[in-house]
Amino acid sequence: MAVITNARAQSLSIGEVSRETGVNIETIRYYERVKVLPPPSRTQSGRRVYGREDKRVLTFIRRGRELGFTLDEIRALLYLDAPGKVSCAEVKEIASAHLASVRSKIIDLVNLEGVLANAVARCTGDAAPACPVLDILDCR
Amino acid sequence: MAVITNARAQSLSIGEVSRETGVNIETIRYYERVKVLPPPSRTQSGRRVYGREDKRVLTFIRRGRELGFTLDEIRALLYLDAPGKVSCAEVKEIASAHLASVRSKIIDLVNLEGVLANAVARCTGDAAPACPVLDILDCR
DNA sequence: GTTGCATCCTGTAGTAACTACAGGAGCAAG
DNA sequence: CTTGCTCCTGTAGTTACTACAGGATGCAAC
Repeated sequence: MAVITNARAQSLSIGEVSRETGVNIETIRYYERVKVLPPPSRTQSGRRVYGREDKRVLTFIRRGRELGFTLDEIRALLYLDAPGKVSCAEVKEIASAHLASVRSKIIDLVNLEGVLANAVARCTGDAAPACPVLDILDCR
Repeated sequence: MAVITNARAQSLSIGEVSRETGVNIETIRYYERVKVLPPPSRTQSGRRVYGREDKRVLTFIRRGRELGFTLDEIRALLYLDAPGKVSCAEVKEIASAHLASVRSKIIDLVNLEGVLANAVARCTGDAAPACPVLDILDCR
């Protein structure tokens, strides 16, 4: 019965899904182990078989990681999305918190960049008695 | 002979040097284990005793970490500084490489911030059928 | 039908830079 | 002499992977 549907629901080996999603094979197995990716079905000999939905989830995870979400956050996002469509407000909360932490990281890095750029600019590259780069690190 | 000098070279317990440098006790022992901080002298009962120079090095490490240098980079900086004052050019090289990586991290984060801020702004917080936050993560 | 290679499996250990115990000993004050 | 603080070593946990080791399977060519 479900034969035609099954035929359309492409089945991929771990190597194939890895190539198609850009997620490393070892990483896919790791995601399964830490329960961010549900365990796929298996062939009789025990090889993993992935379908369309697995690929979608894996791509979701990859995008999330690229955007700097932790696996915990991604898990939360996935499970919010899954059972009964919990609430968009919760999604917004996770994303807002993440946005705030990104912004504070940017501020830190920009400060840091100023300090470093200044020291490097003042550095002659000669063996001067006082190196400006070492100076900013040194206790004062 | 060196009695007067020793008297001036204050000796601190690990707890004291921790308080004065702001580096956690466990972290100090860790730095010793991974050879970024030289092993200090000990009391007869085996407790670590730190001097003025140790404190200076520890502060250097802390500043370096705050500025995002890795322990490997800091070790290099310390050893460049130490044996025969190698060359300021090498210091400049390490710092410049680090500056470049800081700049590229800033660019990544600013991009990310734009994407996230946009999604969060478009999110109503209601249980909408299509959540803009989940959409940017989802495969398209 | 077997040889050979690619791919897959599990399980463990390594990475960076710590942090957090467990279990024991030293030390100073009351 | 007991209480409580600090210290000691050594090991294991954290995050998000990556890298094996050692073995099984699948498939194609000869």
